[in-house]
Amino acid sequence: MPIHNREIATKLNRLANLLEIEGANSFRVRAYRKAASTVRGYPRSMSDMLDDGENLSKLPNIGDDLAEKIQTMVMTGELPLLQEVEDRTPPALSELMKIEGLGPKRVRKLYEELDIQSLNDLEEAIKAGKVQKISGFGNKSAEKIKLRLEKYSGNEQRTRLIDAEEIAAPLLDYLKDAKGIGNIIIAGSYRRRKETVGDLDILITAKDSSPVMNHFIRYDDVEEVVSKGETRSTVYLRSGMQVDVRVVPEESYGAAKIYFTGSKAHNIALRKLGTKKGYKINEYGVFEDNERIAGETEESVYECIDRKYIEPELRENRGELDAAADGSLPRLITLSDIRGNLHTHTKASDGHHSLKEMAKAAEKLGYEYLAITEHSRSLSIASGLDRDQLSRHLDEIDELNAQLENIVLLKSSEVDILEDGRLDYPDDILKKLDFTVCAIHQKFDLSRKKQTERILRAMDNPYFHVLAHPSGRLINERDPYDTNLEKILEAAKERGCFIELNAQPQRLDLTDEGCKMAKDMGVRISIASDAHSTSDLKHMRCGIDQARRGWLEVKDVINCLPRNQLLELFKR
DNA sequence: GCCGTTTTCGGCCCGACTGTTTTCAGTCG
Repeated sequence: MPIHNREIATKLNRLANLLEIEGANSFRVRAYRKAASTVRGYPRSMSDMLDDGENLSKLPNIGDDLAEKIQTMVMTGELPLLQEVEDRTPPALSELMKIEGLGPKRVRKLYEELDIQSLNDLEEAIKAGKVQKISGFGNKSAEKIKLRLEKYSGNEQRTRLIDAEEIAAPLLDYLKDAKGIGNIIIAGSYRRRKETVGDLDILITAKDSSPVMNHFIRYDDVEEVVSKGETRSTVYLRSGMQVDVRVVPEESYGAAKIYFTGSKAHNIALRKLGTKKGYKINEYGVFEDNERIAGETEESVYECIDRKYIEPELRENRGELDAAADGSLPRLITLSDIRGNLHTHTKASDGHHSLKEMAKAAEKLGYEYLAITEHSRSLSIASGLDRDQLSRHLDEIDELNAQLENIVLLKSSEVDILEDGRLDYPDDILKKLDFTVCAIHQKFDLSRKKQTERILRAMDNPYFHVLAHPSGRLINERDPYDTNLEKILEAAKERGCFIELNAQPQRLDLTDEGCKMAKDMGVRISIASDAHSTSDLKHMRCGIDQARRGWLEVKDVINCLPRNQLLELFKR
């Protein structure tokens, strides 16, 4: 069973935590964390790369030493240095660091002075009044830790972007009523449109910050005020969401937007470029010899380091700073570039609205075409259509098309890919369709090799066109099934197939990195809402967010094409 | 431990807030 990138990353992070508690060189600790982050976000699996004979030390933040450690993990599943460290430092201390307010120094102190090795030990010690007696801790610290312990569940998750939007919207409205407020924007990963967000970073400009901060902490939904200062305040909302509000003067708005939008990796790279030119870049502006030379707008900051403006979605230090230097930044796709939707359901299978209702709703969005993709016969749980039902369904589409003026319904099906890689309908049925959207809905637990081969075999069928939700993951609910994405993309390129970016906010599958990988390999994408109701059609915008993070442009997305050109693509 | 258009050695982001101090360490983002 090959080890996953996320397991490698988890081990490296745990090692970093324990070494930090032991007081190891902080830059070495940081190096392990940076490497963990590289591995976690990398679209190809370390295991596959080693199989292909590639040198891992080419990856950013991974040198000879870590390349070797990763190779050992891939081959044996173990990291010897981690085991060594765990022999002398209790492994659970790593978890104690997850409690807010506890960093390496304090965890070490708790261990050395009170022999606290676990969350349980810590709880007992606080109850017994021992913690507040250690120097450096006091009653307030003990109280805070106690509160955090009560709320800590161990499986804290980031919030899906669409859920974060629901939390953010009323708060933003409320904050706008604060006295003397200038600009207001939600920065952070929310502005970068990342699929999940950890907290909300709200940036505000105002001459006087006090009224803004006082207004903020009086928000109805605030459960706890963590800190409150002149430029920064932090609260927890009842939903558990952490919200940071930062107030800066008007002239620093651009620099602060960059700073608080991140990502961290983008900012560090950007500041390094500044340093090289003799500037200091921080949240207040760009400084040359303590004189502010830019910062009012984001453009002015990028200009100082000879870069064009970079869209927030691209700010992940994945090559955007180089692209902004040589003029090769992508012109990112927008919602209005979309001409149709290639994956939708109606009442005929597991959708909630009729053909006509879906067609009218899509027409209202200005689409030229809408593909109806009911489930195929094996998926009885979603009322999949048998061959006669599908046949009648196609007739209905023909009849409705004769009445529709501004939109055309495309005849399709979300065809199951069976365990052996066959498609769920015979060819004589498939050929009646304009194109197919093929997907895996069962047998998620096949080995990586078998799952990949299953998909490749399916692609051999000349009626295979689009691979829908290619990993099957549901954010925060279900892990992706195990496949070799690179091999799938290679096969898609060879055979003239396409990959779906499923725009359902809990799917968003492909990932952003996956989109970029597909683009770089020359495989085009269908961004489709997989709508099961008329209102689901608007989830297209979630797919656009993800696509922009994956550097996609109009030319990379097949449903930006007019209908006749699109249908040409499906002639394999 | 990583990295390099000043460097193969010597850097590695840095400002804000809190609590416990009595001038600052620890933590966080």
